[in-house]
Amino acid sequence: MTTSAAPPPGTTPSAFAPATTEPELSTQWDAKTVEARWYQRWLDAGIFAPDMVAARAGKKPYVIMMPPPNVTGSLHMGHALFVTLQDLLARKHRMQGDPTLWLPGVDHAGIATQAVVERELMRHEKKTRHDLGRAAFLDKVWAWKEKNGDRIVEQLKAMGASADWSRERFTMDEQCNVAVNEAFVRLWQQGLVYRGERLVHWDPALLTSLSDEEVEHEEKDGELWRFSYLLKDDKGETTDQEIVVATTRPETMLGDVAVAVHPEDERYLSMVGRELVHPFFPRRRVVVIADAYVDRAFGTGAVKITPAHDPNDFEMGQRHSLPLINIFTIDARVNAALFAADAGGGGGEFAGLDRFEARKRVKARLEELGLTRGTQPIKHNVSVSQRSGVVIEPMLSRQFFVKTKGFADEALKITGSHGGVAETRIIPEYWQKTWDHFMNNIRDWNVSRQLWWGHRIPVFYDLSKLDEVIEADANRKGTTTEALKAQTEGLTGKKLLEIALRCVDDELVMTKLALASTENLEAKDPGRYAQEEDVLDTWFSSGLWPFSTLGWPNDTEDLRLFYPGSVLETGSDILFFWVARMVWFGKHLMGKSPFSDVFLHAIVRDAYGRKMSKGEGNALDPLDVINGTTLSDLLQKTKSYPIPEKKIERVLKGLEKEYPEGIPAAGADGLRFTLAALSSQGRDVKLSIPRAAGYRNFLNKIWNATRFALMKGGTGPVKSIDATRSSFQLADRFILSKLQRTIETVSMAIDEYRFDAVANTIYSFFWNDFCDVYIELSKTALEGSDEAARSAARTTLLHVLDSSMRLLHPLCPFLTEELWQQLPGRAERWPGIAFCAVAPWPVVDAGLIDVQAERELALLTEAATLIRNVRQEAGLSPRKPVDVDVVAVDAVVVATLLSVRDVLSRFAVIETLNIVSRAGYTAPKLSGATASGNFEVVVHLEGLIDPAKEKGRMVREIDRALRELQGLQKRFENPDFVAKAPVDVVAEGKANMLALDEKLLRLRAALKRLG
RNA sequence: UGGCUCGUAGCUCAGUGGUAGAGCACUACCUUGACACGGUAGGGGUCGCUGGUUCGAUACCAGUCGAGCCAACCA
Repeated sequence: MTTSAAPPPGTTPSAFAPATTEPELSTQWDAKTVEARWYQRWLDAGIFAPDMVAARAGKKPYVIMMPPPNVTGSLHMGHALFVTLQDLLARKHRMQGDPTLWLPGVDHAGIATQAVVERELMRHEKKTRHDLGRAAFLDKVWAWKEKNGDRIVEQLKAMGASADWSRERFTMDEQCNVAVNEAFVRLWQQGLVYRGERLVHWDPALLTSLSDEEVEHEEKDGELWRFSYLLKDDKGETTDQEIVVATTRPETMLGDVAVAVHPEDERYLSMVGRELVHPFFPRRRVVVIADAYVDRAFGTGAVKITPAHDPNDFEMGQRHSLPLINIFTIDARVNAALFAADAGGGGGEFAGLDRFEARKRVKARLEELGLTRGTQPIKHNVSVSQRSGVVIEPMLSRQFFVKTKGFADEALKITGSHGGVAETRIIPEYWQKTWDHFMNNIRDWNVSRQLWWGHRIPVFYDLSKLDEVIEADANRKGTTTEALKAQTEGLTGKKLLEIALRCVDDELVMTKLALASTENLEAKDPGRYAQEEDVLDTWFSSGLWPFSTLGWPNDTEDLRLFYPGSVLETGSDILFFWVARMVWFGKHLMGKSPFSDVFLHAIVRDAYGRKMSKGEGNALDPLDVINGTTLSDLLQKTKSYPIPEKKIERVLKGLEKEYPEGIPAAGADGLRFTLAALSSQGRDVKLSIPRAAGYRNFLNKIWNATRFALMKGGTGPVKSIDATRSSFQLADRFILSKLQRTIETVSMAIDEYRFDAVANTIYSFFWNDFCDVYIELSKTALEGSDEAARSAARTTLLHVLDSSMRLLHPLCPFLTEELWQQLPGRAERWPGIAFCAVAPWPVVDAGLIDVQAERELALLTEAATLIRNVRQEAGLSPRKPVDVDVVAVDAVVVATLLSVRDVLSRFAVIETLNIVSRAGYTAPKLSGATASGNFEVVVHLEGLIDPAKEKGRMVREIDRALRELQGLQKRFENPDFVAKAPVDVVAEGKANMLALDEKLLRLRAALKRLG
């Protein structure tokens, strides 16, 4: 492409110097200006869309579905990590020429979004959603979504995400709605959906049920509190006999209908079957039952049973046909109706009390009645809503469930857990076990949510059948039901439906009253049909993501080309929420698992390994790492987080200590590089800011290395590698060889999801091999008079930079694009290719691998290091040239070093360099010396050093070599070692020993010379 | 209670059946014409502990201690 295009708004023209004129790179890389420059250009060029021509021609596409972030959320470290990794994969494959689709989108996040909007509504208008009504409230949510929905997308773009935004989807857009309805109706027709009255996890703050996965368990200190029930005699009179129960939730005794004991527990055997006196509800029947579930050793061995508010009690209630007494309203207050229905007793005083308040009052009242029997502290798990943080109340309610057994069995097969070839691989592998465990213990999925924001369940109740169903239900039960009563009182339509849905048998409702339909029957015939009020769990629509986004249920080209996908990359924390659902639905509705690989990245934690959480005050905002921030801004921001009072002081102190200088700007590229470097498999990502600063420095190093090439690399046309091959010097051969190894390692590391290896390999190649060694050596050639050597260095510099930029591009797209564009000869080298982002992925040129060059260069750097060592230990200025004798152990080493004599002289700042063989060599009187197995280095130091100091250094070095030698000797003393160890290991040991011998010999001689 | 992961340099982490590496931090010297967000050299670890397998274990096995995560019906 030409570089004469006008710079995009917001950038300075000087930053847009055409590559053909004098480069104008500043001495420091500035992420902000570089990163502002490229994204829009990539978008305008349309390079993020898959190559449809290739795809249609049958080239295997590479497809990643982006995990859709919450529409009203903002960028957090988890997003930063997934963008980094997925973008890396997508960009690499795009460069490889695969038709690459990275499909982005956002999720409506039912509960989270509704909760936010409800909170706003309360804060600004002091209204609840019920004050507004469903339609008006939903308008508010949509408005909120429109206002805040783009923020996260903008942030993803700022991170460099090369997703195909032309295919962006929202889980509640029309296409996804169609898919959701279609999927639900199909499941319904296949008998995989049922309606049931179950004990569900109820969130009393958000007023909805939750799935098993949305509940977390926290260990808390509680008390095991005891009280007694008095037994009745056979005439129903109260006796003074009692049975003591232990409970952590005394308030639930308001719903007690039994006390259970173990059937073989002799203490209670005589009491089984007898009735008990409920202190507040004298007319309620409470019996002693025997059930093997009871643990005789725990508590008193007698358990109070509240079937409507405890999952175990519920099951026991089913086994013993106990009644269910719901004692709470939906916001977990004691239901006043309880007392009306069970008239004649006390207890009205509890009506309307919050459950925790009720606990106190129940305890106090039982105390007054003389029924308390002591207490003991206990550690127990409390179920907490992941959404609101409120303690879950197990509540009886009617919900739609999806049968999961069949899905789970398929899911086990797909990952190869039932033997056979896995259709989908889970990486890292150890997650497989967790997957199996989950699938083997799965319970049916509660898909109803008592929310308004979401996909309204496409179930319609036929009002014309209502009367018939209510009567049939009453007949079946042989009693007058609530619904029948309402009916005779003249209630009709939706009002009557509401009551009927509470009491009519689910089976009747499912077969006679309800039907699932993709068509909105209520809209079509509102007189006859009423749609179910509840919405579907968010994960229902997310589960369809891999194909709803491609147009399913329609038979679209996208669907044919891009399903199933290649890899699903996401956080391990949503393996079950999301990945499992997608696998279930993908297999069931599409016949194929939606992806061949599942890569689970670790959770980003703070530098101490704690989960990043705003409530803990340790959540780092990715934008602060990208743009940098001052300490005071950081403190200010943290103060706005919901941190408990007592913690805030400590948290702020910690930040002051941690980031006294604030956070330096690492840029999106810097953050990406850091996250990749830290994300090794099987470990959490502990984000360390000093490390991010270190990688930021690395990117600056790249910037300056390129600057060097542009400034000192010479001018004129750039020759190809092939045209230059014959004039390559040792250094050229060395770096080109190392480059091939780097290309190979990096390519492999990406394919194996070893992102830390990707970053570290490039890092050490570029900094250690290219900058520290090659660039330094190239200076001799570039400044020298040998035209061929100069031209070779130019070719090599630019070739290595060009390859390095392409190699690093998937990880640091902005920086590499910027620099790649500046490289001379780019247009000739890559005709028709406008961006690094679409330049070919580097491939290994085996012809450039040069073991000899690597070995020879190692000799050179070894010599240089030894010389510098002596010089520095002697306290000489690094710039002061010295006279050096290198006494080589054999002729090969002599020849090698002679061939790089000039380079070595410059590298080690040498005035006169003598490279000789040992024969006939006599060392000068006063010299500093050191040695390796290959040569001795003698630095002439007459009048320059303190012999005593030099002697000390030598003694230390001899010591070290001696210790190493002794270790080796010990191994060889063991006859088994020589006999059993592999030959190459033995040979290597022998060679090392010889080298150490040689080294020691030289060092001792040198020491002797010093006197 | 069960399962999983992790204990390696001051910190954050790689690593391999053959006697340990990186980055940051530290010490000394260097404002050298790519880069002080830099250069050169250096110091620093009995690889959590105890056994076992092996010629050889930081690595494999068992146990143990510690940290964390996940899943759980002991009220």
